[in-house]
Amino acid sequence: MSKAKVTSQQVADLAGVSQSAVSRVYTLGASASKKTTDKVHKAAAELNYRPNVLARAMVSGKSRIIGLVVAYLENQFYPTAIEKLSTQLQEKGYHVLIFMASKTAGNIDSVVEEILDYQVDGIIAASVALSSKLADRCHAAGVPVVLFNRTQDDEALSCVTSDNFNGGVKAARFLLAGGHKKLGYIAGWEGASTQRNREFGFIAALQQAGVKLHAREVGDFSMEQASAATRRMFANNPPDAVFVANDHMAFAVMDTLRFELGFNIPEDVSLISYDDVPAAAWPAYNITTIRQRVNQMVQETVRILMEQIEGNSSQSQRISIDSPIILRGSARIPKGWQP
Amino acid sequence: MSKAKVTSQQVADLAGVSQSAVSRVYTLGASASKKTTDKVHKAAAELNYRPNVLARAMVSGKSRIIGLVVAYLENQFYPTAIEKLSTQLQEKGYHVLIFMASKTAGNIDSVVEEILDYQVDGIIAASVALSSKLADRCHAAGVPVVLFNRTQDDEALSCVTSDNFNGGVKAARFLLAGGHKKLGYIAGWEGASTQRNREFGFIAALQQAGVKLHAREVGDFSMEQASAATRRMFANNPPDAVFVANDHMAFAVMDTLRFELGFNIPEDVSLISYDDVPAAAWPAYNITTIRQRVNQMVQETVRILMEQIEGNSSQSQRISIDSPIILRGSARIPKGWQP
DNA sequence: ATAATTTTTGAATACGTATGAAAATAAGTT
DNA sequence: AACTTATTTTCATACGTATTCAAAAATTAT
Repeated sequence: MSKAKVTSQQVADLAGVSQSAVSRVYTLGASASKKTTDKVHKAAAELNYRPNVLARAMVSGKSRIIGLVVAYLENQFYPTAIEKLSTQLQEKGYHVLIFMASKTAGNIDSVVEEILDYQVDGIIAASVALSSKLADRCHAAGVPVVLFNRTQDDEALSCVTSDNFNGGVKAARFLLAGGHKKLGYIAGWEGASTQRNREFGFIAALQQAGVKLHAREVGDFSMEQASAATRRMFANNPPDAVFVANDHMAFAVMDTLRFELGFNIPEDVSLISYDDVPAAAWPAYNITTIRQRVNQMVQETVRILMEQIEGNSSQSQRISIDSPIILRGSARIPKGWQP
Repeated sequence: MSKAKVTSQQVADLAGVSQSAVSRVYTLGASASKKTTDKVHKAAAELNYRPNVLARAMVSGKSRIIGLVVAYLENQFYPTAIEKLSTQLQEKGYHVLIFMASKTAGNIDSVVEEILDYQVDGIIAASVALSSKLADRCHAAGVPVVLFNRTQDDEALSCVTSDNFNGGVKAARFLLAGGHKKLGYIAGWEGASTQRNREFGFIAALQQAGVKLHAREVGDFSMEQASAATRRMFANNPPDAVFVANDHMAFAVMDTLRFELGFNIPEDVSLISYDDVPAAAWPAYNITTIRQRVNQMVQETVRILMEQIEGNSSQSQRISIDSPIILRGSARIPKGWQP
């Protein structure tokens, strides 16, 4: 176990220059003559030198690390988002330090404290809420926070979501246009803003049409709970259409309807959900769903972070991205449907 | 943007002790009297002090960061593994810095260089191979590397995999016992050791039974390619059973067989695959598959890393974990089947 | 050729913590 | 009380880099 750490000093010695010269060569926007730059590069290559990011972070105060808190990795939406987030941040010279948070709100605080210990330049909280105490703490430390796929009242926090309310509206209008009369809703975890806004939009559109919700059950964003919710909802007087708060639960709902309760989709019951994760398009499910534009969400998240980190703008932003409906086979398509 | 960094010196001043006293209070196994410990804790609480992990890393040489390289996040196997890896490492006071590698081997080297820049204490390479040059570099830097779900000849690298060869053997025996005569194989990316070993095992068991492979196509671990492979394989003289190198491709194979080519599973063709990701158990697929014991794989990976980091044992290890067959509905079950 | 200006360089210092050596205090022995 | 031993505390330094300031070198202007 040879710990052969090569330092800028060693490179400097070999190149016959000072340590600061070496540092300058590796610091963007610092002046160094072509001659010394060459000498340094040559010596560095010979010794396999690479700057120590941690030491650099100490003096510059910038770690180029972004902390990412995440909870629901079984839901395909998040791996997809993480991949894109990580890739885009990598391109900008940042890297992602992952922190798993159990769904229980309690320990999220301690997780965020740990993140701060690493002197991260920013935090992305995906699908989790921050206590206002911790939000203050981040603010005090000058660490920008972006909520990904969640909103929160705290004005100091930026957030990036779909336009979940209008997504809910679209789902309702689509099902109503399809001639459905008895509409059911399977809710996600009720603490989640995404869940609430999708439901609000759905209900608002129903009300506007003079229809009231036929049935409602809670699936908590879990497949098991969604299955149980489905059984309860379809035991008596089943709906002829159901809106499920996300795709992840919709897989369980469809499976339960088809293989356990013997319903045909979309003949007996139409199903529509939210997210458009890759598996929603797989022929076995082929779900009509409201798409979250992950690419745009990621892009906005990265943009906000970069602005706050590099531009020192501490102005928080609240981004809401349009969510189009993706027509597939799980819900009857209204005749002559125009979005 | 107030950058209120609280340092150990400030805590020391408030508590009326020296900076080193504060440091000792937060350093496991350092001596400090109860009196000063109390004073320091009180002052620290008042100022919201938490030790700076980066500064600590500088002097101790231990960053408590583990670099994780990963490529295939669409395949549910990896998010599952990442979640467990991250959680277990968190419990031990380590955290995971994520690096996305495109599948192309070329840039993996540069990714690993970036990882080393962060002075990580260890590296987990999930589903990617390291060039021997880079492996040497890690070794020289004293950074232990564990390959997760891949093997490589390099003796200096530890690796944790399933017993893929025997998994392949089990798949073959099971299909043969089911009375299948024409066996097909849909391969993953041929550069992957897991792919190769699964195939070797499968073929070896066939040979032992005096049967030769009826058809073979390459799916490259991608759903699109797997669909294409399926079309080619079933165009003429289709097999009556097919072994797919992983679940992720198997979803596409099943969908193509059922919805595009009109085959019934398992009546017309039996299908078996590898991994047992959560979706393999979903009723719409209900795939008979060889399970990778993710929990054990993760546990071994973490154990090896900890031994090498904390025990300073530079002894590399090669772990191969038994892979049981999970019976479901996608393949005919032989009468009176005993594993 | 000399002065004025710009560019490049090196010495010194700071970032926040851990730690070995030395000094100070406490505890135990005779 | 005097001395030995054990414990705790402080001092000083190191980790590897970026950066300020002043000095030196190179360039341009006169």
